[in-house]
Amino acid sequence: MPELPEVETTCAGIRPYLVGNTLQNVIVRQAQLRWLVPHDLGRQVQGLTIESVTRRAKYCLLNTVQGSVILHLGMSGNLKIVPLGTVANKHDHVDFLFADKILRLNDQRRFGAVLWAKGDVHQHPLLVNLGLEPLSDAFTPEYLYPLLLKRRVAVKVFVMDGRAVVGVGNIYASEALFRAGILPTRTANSLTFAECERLVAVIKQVLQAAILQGGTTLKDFVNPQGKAGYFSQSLNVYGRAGQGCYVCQTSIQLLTLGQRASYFCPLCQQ
DNA sequence: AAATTCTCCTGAAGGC
DNA sequence: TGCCTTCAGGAGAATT
Repeated sequence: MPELPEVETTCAGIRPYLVGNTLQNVIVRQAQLRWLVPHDLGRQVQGLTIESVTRRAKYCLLNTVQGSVILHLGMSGNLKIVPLGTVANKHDHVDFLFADKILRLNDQRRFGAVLWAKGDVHQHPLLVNLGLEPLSDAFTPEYLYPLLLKRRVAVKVFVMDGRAVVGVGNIYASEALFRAGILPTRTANSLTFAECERLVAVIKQVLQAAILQGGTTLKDFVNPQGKAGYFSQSLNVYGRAGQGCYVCQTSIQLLTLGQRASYFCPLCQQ
């Protein structure tokens, strides 16, 4: 499923095909995604030129002088560039038509979103209250620690809650806490500053590593099969319940926190 | 306000 | 072989 690294890779993959190109129309085959795709989206964007393609949290933004198309991939979405006239397959819900190509959204489970934000997209309700980008210089232990102290939820739930830091999904939350040696069940306000420092460092580390691996799929981005298992070999705990920890051989444990599967090593994480 | 639970959807996996 | 049930997952909405 698309986590921040995959969204980053997706944005980078489509950017060179879109910047400087003008939207001709939008075809919506299935409007019922996470939210209804605006019925007048085609009319809104027609004639607008893509000035930049950026990412905020797990949103991919197609920016024009009038406003931005907000794209979210949910957990099964993907974007690709295909030639005009390419036959749509199952779950190909939305096409953005350009003069010589199509940007096509496929989303099996329809948890994704396609929205239009007039004006400054960062003022949109979905974006305006988001926390910091984990890979930004502003995301530091000094920033995070006071926020941790104010919350009593499990630290894993806190990390996945976009109010403090965005883009850390279920897989990377488990992986980051393993690398930081912190039990996912610890309350946010129980962390020491030193633990907060480790947490910030490993979040950056694990996301950066995954983006580098995502770069591999970038090459054949327009090729649908280029997406299999690109980070699975670097997972230490996620999906490994009952198997031995790579560090100490202790059996990896699984429990549910905030309705999410959480994996951890009971010996390496304290 | 903060924490918890519910919700959307599809396909894979497990049970019988 | 096949049908039925269960479950995962991003993140806003609803509820406690």
